[in-house]
Amino acid sequence: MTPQTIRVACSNCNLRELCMPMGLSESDIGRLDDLVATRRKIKRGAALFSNGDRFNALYAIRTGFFKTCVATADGRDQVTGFQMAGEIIGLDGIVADRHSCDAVALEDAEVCVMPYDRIEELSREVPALQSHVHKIMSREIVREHGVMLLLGSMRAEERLAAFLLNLVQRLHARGFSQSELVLRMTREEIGSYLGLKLETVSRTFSKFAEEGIVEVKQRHVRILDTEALRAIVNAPACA
Amino acid sequence: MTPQTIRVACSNCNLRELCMPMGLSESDIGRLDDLVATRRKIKRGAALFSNGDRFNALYAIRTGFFKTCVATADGRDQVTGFQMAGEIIGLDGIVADRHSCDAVALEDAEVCVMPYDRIEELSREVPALQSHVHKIMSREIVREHGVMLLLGSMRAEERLAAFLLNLVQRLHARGFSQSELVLRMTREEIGSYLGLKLETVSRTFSKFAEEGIVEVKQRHVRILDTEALRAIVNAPACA
DNA sequence: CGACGAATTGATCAAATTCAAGCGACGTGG
DNA sequence: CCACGTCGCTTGAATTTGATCAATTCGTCG
Repeated sequence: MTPQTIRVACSNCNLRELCMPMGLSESDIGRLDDLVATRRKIKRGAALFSNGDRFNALYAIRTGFFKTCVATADGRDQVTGFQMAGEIIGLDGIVADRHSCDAVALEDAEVCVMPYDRIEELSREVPALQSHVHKIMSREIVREHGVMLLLGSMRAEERLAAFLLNLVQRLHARGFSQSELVLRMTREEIGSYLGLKLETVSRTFSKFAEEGIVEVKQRHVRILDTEALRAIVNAPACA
Repeated sequence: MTPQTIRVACSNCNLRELCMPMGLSESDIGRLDDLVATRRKIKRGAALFSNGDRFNALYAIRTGFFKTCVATADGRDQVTGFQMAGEIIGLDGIVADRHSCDAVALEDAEVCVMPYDRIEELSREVPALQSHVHKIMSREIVREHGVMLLLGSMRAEERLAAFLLNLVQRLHARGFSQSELVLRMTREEIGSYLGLKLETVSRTFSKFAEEGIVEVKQRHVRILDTEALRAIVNAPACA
């Protein structure tokens, strides 16, 4: 099997359960294979798409790790999310036919390119796909509600605890450890996502480490006390 | 024409251009009329839906003003948005078949109830509707990106300025003044949305008033210097 | 091995929160 | 129609949190 003959097919992709609808008939699954036009590799630090780019496809992440961010006129920017294998990015582009944020690979990555017109066409014919697309968008809306809650009403420790729990939970769903993780992003990027400065992120990591909740060695994090993190997130303000 | 005979029809609704797709054929418009099953009145302070409620419809606001909010386990809550006539609420419910936030009327309101299964069905047959639904969801995602930027990287004055500009712009699109508005929400609700305490909101209003940027009398706000507000939003941190 | 980017840590500072008091508008019931 | 009570808003003073400025240290990669 030479590279040329590799069939780009959802039907035998091990990530299918993450990005595709479940419980399809055999024939529908076959049709879904046509959704993915090509794959695309993105080098670490490169953008999959940028603010202002014409929108024409959604992307399913096969491997690698992304951040998405928006920027103000005056140069400040805000990380709006971190995305990993099996997640879909590009939804921001639908409304105005142009992307309104940047998607940057935090490590070498590969995505499945799903041309949007094909998604619309196919989801008219396959109700399960239609429903799935709606759910993906709704999920993103709900996720962002959670981030708003975090940014609007949590203190630094709560934000970082919530961030770690969320990351490790998503990694666990992909077969990784529940207690150990390697951060793909810098302190500054974490800070941007959490509405904190990088120094605050670093200090809060150190504080957690002192308290024996985590072990931190640069980007390697081992969670020693998940319950403590949960307690921090749900704490009624006072510790 | 007795009340019973009032036809609930999008085709002769003056808000149509806000909540329905444009450029439809006559026959498609006729089909869209079937989308709205009923209308529903909500008293000020009452919930259109609440966290945990079964999801079965999206709602187009006909009259009135809503807030949506999410809550933490420990009682804090976060306003995730304010919605006015012509806007669609309920998208959060699609992903899990249950609503994950509360929608509360800030004044007596009326909504068009659009059963979700009918939306899915009809949007399979009317591409313009399908596209419109996708755009509405994408727009909400992009709006929330903006809120994340606001919450994550703006100071109090910038947040309030951005909030006022956004409100007045949306009101203007509905035929209201560009410079005068009546707030439908309390300082506390504004604060929750902006990630600030009500005292900070009040102080910031006072500051703007002192500087001659706005005139504030309780919930009546008159914007005297729109450019100053814009400058505050785009200010590179230092004033 | 050296250099650069990333992370940690300390000291100081500013912004927003908290606590507290008082005012004003509005609605209800006498 | 007015008195009263409630809720929302404003303003002040003290406190807290996280930001800023600055100096090292750590790691990785030419």
